[in-house]
Amino acid sequence: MQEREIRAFVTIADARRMDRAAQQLGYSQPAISYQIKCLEKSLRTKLFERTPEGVRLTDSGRRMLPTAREMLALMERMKRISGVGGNTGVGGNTGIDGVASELDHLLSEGAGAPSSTPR
Amino acid sequence: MQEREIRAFVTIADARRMDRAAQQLGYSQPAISYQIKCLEKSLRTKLFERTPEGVRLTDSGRRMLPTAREMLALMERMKRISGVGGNTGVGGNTGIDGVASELDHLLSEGAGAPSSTPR
DNA sequence: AAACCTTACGGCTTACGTAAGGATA
DNA sequence: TATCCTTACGTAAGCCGTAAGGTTT
Repeated sequence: MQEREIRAFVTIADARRMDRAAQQLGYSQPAISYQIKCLEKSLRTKLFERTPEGVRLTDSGRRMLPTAREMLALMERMKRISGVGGNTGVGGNTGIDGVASELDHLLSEGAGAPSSTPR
Repeated sequence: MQEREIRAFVTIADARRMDRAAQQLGYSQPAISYQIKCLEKSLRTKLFERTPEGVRLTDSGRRMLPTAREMLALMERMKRISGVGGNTGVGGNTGIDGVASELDHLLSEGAGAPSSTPR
């Protein structure tokens, strides 16, 4: 279970289309398909039903979505605590700092998107 | 950020030794060292201080540990909902409730630990 | 044909185990 | 020397983009 898979899951669920989610995340569409396939394999459950208009959550997928969202929030919190969220951090990071902001699920970026962000 | 890295983090923190944690998780000891190194890199923070007797949590590591435990709990819940985590959960186990840390590094199997399956 | 997902394939990257190295006591 | 972590290195597996294939409308 990996961060990018969870993020793909939630993004697809919101967009109801893989190609759009792929675009949002900066991946090719087959890459997103692959990520979901991996997640479905590791959970041994089908998360989406594929339709010609996009995808639709299965019953299992619908049950897991809230947990997936919580997971994303926790990961963001962890990054925020560590100081990763939003700071480029050129060098000399001692790791001892007083980061204690308590924002919530803003700012998904940081180390997420891989490359080629056409905007 | 990957499941195995979080699991390694928590297990090491509990064992206070990498070699023991590696044993518990079914990895070689360098593999665990590598996993933590990856997590530290992705968080841009040192999580442990290495000592000849084992390891000791840094300040950052100590701050992140509770969140890491919650993350593990969420992953276990997700597996449980999907039917991977030992419980088949046919009935109405919807699992929609607040975050609750439960047990941590019990039951790594299912799709997690490589066990004694080298390449 | 258009829209959207999946499969196939080649290539770069990651992850692991074994072996060797380094540091502390 | 004993203990425990890290580095080096070779190999297997993973991940992604491009290209080609399905399926429904």
